[in-house]
Order: sequence, then C-alpha cells, then structure tokens
Amino acid sequence: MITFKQMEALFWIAELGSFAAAANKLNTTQSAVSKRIQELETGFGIAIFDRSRRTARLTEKGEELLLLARDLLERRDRVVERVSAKEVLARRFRLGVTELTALTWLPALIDEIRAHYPRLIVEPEVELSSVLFERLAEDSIDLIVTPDVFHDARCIVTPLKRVENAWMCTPALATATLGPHPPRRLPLAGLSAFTVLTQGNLSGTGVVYGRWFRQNGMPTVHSLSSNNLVAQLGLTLSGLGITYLPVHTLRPLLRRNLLQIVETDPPLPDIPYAALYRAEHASTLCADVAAFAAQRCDFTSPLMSAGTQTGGGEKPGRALPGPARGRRAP
Amino acid sequence: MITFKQMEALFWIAELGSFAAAANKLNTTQSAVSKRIQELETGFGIAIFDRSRRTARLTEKGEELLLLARDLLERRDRVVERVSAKEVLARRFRLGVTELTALTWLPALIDEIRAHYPRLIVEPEVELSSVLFERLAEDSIDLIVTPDVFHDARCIVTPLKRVENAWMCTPALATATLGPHPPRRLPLAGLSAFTVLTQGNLSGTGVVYGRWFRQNGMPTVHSLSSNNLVAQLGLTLSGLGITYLPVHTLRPLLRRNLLQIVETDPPLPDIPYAALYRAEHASTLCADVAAFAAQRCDFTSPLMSAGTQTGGGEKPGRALPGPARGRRAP
DNA sequence: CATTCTTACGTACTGCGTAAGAATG
DNA sequence: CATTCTTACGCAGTACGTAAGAATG
Repeated sequence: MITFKQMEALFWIAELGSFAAAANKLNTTQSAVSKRIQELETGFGIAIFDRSRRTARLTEKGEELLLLARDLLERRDRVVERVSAKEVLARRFRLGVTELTALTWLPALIDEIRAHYPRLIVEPEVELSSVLFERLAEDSIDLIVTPDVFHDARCIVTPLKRVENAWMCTPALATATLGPHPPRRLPLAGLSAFTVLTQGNLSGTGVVYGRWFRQNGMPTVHSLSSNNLVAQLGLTLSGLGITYLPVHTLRPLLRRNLLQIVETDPPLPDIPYAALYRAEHASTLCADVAAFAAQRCDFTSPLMSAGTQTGGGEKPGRALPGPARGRRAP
Repeated sequence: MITFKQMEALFWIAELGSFAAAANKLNTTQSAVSKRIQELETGFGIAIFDRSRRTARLTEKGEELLLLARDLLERRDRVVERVSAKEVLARRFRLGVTELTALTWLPALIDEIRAHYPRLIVEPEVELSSVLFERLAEDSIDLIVTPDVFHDARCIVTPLKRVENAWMCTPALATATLGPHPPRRLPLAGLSAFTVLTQGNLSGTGVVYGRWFRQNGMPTVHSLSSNNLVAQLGLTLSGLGITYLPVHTLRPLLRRNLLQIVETDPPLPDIPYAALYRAEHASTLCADVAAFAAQRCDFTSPLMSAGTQTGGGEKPGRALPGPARGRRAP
C-alpha cells in the first residue's frame, strides 16, 4: 500500500517546494509525482497538501507524515548501506579535505576507496577546515580530513598522521635578513625581521598556530595572511617573506634549494590531522573510509618533485546523478 | 530499488520457515516470493539464503538484513497507524479480556471502538488474566482488560472501574448452614462451614483474593477451585457452595432471590480493573481504546436480567484476513 | 519420491508519460 | 496569462502466475 516512492515524492516536494521540482529530481513527471501523493492521501484518508492555493503547502497531517517519511527513508538508506556488498554499494560519498591533503595523498585515498567500493561515487571537496566543519555539522558532507582542531562530541574522530611544519623562505631572503652567519636557532622574536605570511583563522593550521603564537609570546609582526596554501607557497618562493609550511611535502623544494628552513626556538608544534564523520551515521562506509585515510595518509608530495608546478588539487569531474531510471522522454 | 514487499517476503519466510508458507501468507505464489528475495539479493549483492540445502536457511548477512527489515516494517506500520485517518485505519486489533468483561461490557466496548475506527477488525479473545499477561508480554495481543494484578514497567496501565465482590450462595444454603438467625456479619472463619468455591491462581481475582485470604488468616477450607466464572456461578446457583461473585453483575439474580449475599467481617476488598498495552507501541490506537474502555467500563450485566441463562462471552466470528490483494488464481 | 526452491515464459495490471484541463496569483 | 497542479487516456514495463525443472533428504 505505502511505498518508498511515495515517501520520496513527499520528501522532495517538501524539500524543493514544488511538485515539478520534485519530479525533476526524481527523474519523472509532475503527473507521476502528483499521483504518488494522491495515493498517499487516499491510502491514509488524509489531506497532505493544501490545494486551495497554487503553491504546495503541507497540511498539519502532512507535516507529521513528512517527518515520519523522512525518518523511514533515512533508515532505508542506512539499511542499504549496512547490508550492501561493497562491490554494489552505489551512492554519492562527499569527501571534504583541506588543500594540503588535496595536494598530497587525496588521489591515493580515492584510489583506495574505489578499490574497495568500485560503485561508489566519490565527490571530493577542497575547503578550509572551518568550512569543512560547518559542512559536516549541517550534514552536507559525509567525511572530512582536516587538522584536528575542534572536537564536536557528535563526531567520530580517527587520528591520522601529524604534519611537521617549519618556517621556510628562500635562501636569498634568509641571508639578506639574517646575514651570512645566522643563529643556529632563531628566537621567535627574530621572525619580526621578516615579512611573515600566515594562514587566517579560517584554516585549522592557522588557528592552531595563531593560538600557539600568542601562548609563546610571538610578536604580531608585519604579516600577510592568505587562505590558500598554493598561493602562500608561490609568494614564499618569490622571496616575499617567511611562512610555515609542511616539511615532508616540500622536501623536494628544500633539496633543490628553492626553499630553506629557518629553525626557530621553540620549533613549531606538529599539526595533528584527523578524519571526522558524524557519529549518528555509524556507517561501515564512513568507518572504512576513515580507516583507508589512516592507512594512506602521507603528506609527501609526488607533485613537488616535478618542479615548481604545484597546480594539483583539481577536483575530478563531478559524476552525473545516475542514469535516468524512469521512463523519461527521450 | 528496495521495496516493502521484498522485506515482507523476507520477514515471513523467516517467520514461517519456508517460501511457500510466506507466499501463502502474502496471498501470492512461491515464484513471486522467490523473485522478491532474488531482487534483494542482486540489489544488495549478497546472499540472503543458503540454498545448498533444501530448507531455507538465512545466511549471516541475511540475518542482519532480517533484523533491519523487521525494524523498517514495524516503523512503517507505526507510520500508517499514526497518520491514518481513523475512518480508513484497517488492521487487526487483538483485544484480550477476562470472562467477567466478556459477560458484561465487552459488546459496548467493541461498539465504541467500531464507531471510531470503522475499518478496524477487532479480534476479542477471552482468557484468564495470567494468559492475557503472557500474550501481552509476547506481543501476540494488542491490549488487555484484566484485574490490575501485576505491573510490568513496559506496560501503560489505564485504571478502570473497581469490581465489588461479595460472598454469595443460594438462600437455602445460607439458611441450612447458618441457621434461621445468621449473624449480621460472618467472621471469615465462619466460611469454613460452607463448601467454598474459589478461583485458581491463574485468574487475577483468584490471585488477589488468595493473597488477601492468607493475610486475613482465613482458614484453608474445604473448597473447590474453578477457572470459569460461568461454571462457578452455575455451581453456586445449584446450591453447591459459597463463592465470591461480582455484586453489580449479579444484582438481577440477587433481586430475584436466586442468590443472596453473605456479608463477612472483614468484607472482601474490591478488585481494580485496568486496560494495559505495551508502552513501546505508544500508539494513538491503543491509547484510544484504553480511553474507550475507561468510558464504557460497566460490570452490570444486561444478560443476567433475562434469567439464569448466562451463556454469553462467545467470541464473534474471526474476521478473514482481508480479501486477496494480489492477482491470485481464481 | 515427495518436498522445496528456481527458471522460463506469457500475460495482466500497475503505474507511467503525454497532453489537455482547471485554478490561482 | 503564466505557472502549478489535476485529470484523462493509452501504453509500457514490471512483476505476477502457471508450469516445468533441479536439487535435496
């Protein structure tokens, strides 16, 4: 009597505000959607929508049913996910990462995921940590990999590697600023001799280090703030100033003397990375991906070896939302 | 992709042990059931049944899915019940009562239910309280009306009227046993002069009074025990002994001097009745029926007015499990 | 060899799409 | 009058039933 299709129709009408939009979303026609709702209404003997106006407005009973339908659909999805063989689990998986991950081991992670879940459509998104956290909180993303800055109790946190950062600039700038006989370890205050490039407090690393700077009495220096790691790197390579950058990732550039490390006293603390997903999803899928992340996490970058071209981190083409399942017009 | 029909197939196969039985239950053919399962299996990419033997055995994944399917079906039912207009809510409602209720206000209760839920198929069952409790605990009955003897925390208890009982026997027996000038109030011990008919401890009233007898030092007297109220009444009317019987119900027989009350000191306590249903069902339906019960509860009996014919309490014919919905062979 | 599930095949019916209709702002 | 939902109607594809096949105990 009652079917998932009917509930999906209800859900998407409520979500998108019109029968037409829902029909489009469900790859079917307004007519079909209308009838699914009518089936529900006659089946339950209630009015779900108030048709006195042109716009679709839920009745009170309709609102109640919507909540229940949403729950039922959600549970169905969870059942599908829990019980599906990995080889056939076809769904979107929205994976959020920060730039550093995008530049380094994101391809490896996606490979790993696709090896285990070949039908999964992985949609990576590169954003600042703060944005990723928001997206996770509002449930518009499934799993994120970011610096482990905030802890939300409703998240399951899988610790990954720690990222070792160091202050870096061009050798020329170092010599020009510190002279030919620089101290073995520069006190933090000594950094004020440089133009310091930092990351804003929208970035997890920026937040951690901003806090640390304050705790360690680092003076607020003449600094530029950027939210883009690649831009930051480019500015640094051009000799504009000094920045904290991930050591392992930039090892090739250090080797080729395009950059050099300026050791400080105290040295920068490491940034712990973690994979996070919402606890209430409690899905094997998320847990598995987190495990893959723990396994493949590696902030060394093959990209860097090829020269100063650091234009990685491009998003793969977003997969289409599945072939039309209905009998759509050709 | 995944449908309720498929899950129902799975559920009933597990429940009944074979594809054929499930098909029968679902008003369809083995073939159809088999295919519904196959759809699930290919859809999920898993094996649900182990076909190496002839008998249908669930695989591990199958067991997991069964649990999830059961939950989903249960939730669907709850949605249907919650949101359905009362006029269209068609389901079975198994109502358990004791004999006393069956003899008195059960018809009034059923009328009330049917007035509010015209499509509901009410299936009354008359059993001893202990059986009713069991049935409620094992969830094979929806709501029971019994003496309020046991309290299970998982039940929602709606108190109803209290039943006033008194010791009764034929006037002839009273005179023969107590003489022409009986005491106004017979001490409990005085009952040992009679053959005492009691109800066994499978009956709620029997349990309450058994307890009370022990507390009030009533001697274990020469007694007969019966679990059938009508039989008890018949034996009493034939002058065999003395019994506790509901005063209001038997008022007509008392008026016509077929029975008389033997007042005791102390008098029998009242028996509180209650409607009980499982808390986890939390259904409007059960709550409504309990409210109807509270409203219509009335232990006076129109049956008794017609003479000694007390052959009420017959179960109405059990309704058929709905007309075939599928396309069954004619 | 009886029972239980699967497979094959033709069919019936549900539910879909097209297109026209009604109602609203 | 454009937009939004409903209705009518014919069609298509799914899912069903029959009946035969395979496998098990």
